[in-house]
Amino acid sequence: MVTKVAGTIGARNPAVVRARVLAALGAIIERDGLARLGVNALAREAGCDKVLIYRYFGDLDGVCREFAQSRDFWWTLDDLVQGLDPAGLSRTRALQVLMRRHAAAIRSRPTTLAILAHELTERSTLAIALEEVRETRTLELFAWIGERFDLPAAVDLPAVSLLLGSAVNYLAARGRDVSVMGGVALRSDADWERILSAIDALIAGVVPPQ
Amino acid sequence: MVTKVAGTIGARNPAVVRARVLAALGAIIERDGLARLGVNALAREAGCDKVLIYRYFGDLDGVCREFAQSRDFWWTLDDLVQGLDPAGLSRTRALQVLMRRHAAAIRSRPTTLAILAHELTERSTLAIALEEVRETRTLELFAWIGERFDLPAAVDLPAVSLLLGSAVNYLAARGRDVSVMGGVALRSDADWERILSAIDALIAGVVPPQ
DNA sequence: AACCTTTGTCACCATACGGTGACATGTAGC
DNA sequence: GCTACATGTCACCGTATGGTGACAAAGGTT
Repeated sequence: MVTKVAGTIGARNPAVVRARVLAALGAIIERDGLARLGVNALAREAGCDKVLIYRYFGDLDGVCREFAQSRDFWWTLDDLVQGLDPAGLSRTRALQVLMRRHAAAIRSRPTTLAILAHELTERSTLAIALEEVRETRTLELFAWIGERFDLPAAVDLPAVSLLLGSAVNYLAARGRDVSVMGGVALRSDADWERILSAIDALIAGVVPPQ
Repeated sequence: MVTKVAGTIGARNPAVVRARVLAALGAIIERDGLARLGVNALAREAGCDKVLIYRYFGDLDGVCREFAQSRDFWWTLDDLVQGLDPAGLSRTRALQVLMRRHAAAIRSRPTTLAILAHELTERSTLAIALEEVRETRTLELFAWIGERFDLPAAVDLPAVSLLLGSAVNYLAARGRDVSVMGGVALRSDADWERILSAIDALIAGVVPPQ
């Protein structure tokens, strides 16, 4: 009897520990990046013994898999097209709005930005999860656009989207720790307005209002 | 006398060892990426004792500094504008050609691609070196363009360049280990022609021939 | 009460890392 | 010849990592 020495954090409740581990994973990714993620660091952050991680999740990859399922790394189609009336918008304006919403959605997800940054270096579990959701959502969006607007055959929509989307992803990830690039600031929303305006112009140039 | 046991690689020639270390650094970066770079790995790759690295370069960072000076991570202005006749080209075509040359120059430099990928994660010595040369060369190029073409005031050239350049950098880095993205292939030069054509169209849309 | 399972803790292993001190070896100057 | 120095080799330290086995406490079941 007696003792009850150690300050058990989970108080014999595995669900609490699991939740803490998952939360800690997010915290580490956002603060230090995926490169500094490890079982030891994760256990430290979660305030639990690393043995529990192995017991509950198998290994670090198991934690990542579960983490990926518990979060939405990407916008949904509804996020992007919500309240958007195809009849009241020119196709040009519609594409511009979609691109702006994409940028806003990405920039507001620090975890996603960290994964985007890391996937250029290593093909981790989280990178693969992000890749999958991104591909499916992108296809959904393309389908949605294709059903509502007809685009000039001359414009290669996938290629243009890939280009502008890549630029947004790259600059959003880069803007986390660099404030200015090529004479263009990346930090504040006001800075981003300049970039988004340029995107507007590029879209307007390549797909004129019908 | 006698013995001459160990297979001394540098044969008492520090210059040889130094050169081998620098070459090994490039090899590791291109093959494994900056994340897997370390003193031990570097010594292994160079086939020398790691003590020599500390003696000759101070530390790993010293090797990187010297490596950065010994290589050109970026195009020079001359690389890009060589043989380009401002009088014979529309401003549209000129910008398109410059962008294509930029892409070709980046894609042909595996070390640069590895650093570009890594700088999203960590601000390493090599990333800083790359950043500096990139900024200065970009300014040079902007000046060159400004002296020879007049651009519509409506178009924000820095922002547009940043956007398209970022996309090219991102896709080039990404194309190293992923073959298709958003339905667009990234591997071969033929795949890239599709991307470059889209860039042509975007440029043509935003800055019409004078 | 006695038992069994779950939960949490601790000690330990092998490995790799960055970094340093001590020593053997060859070469140049005198 | 001898000394002095630059060069190369090896052994070692402290620390961190991923991973595992053994054990103490708490509950529930019978």
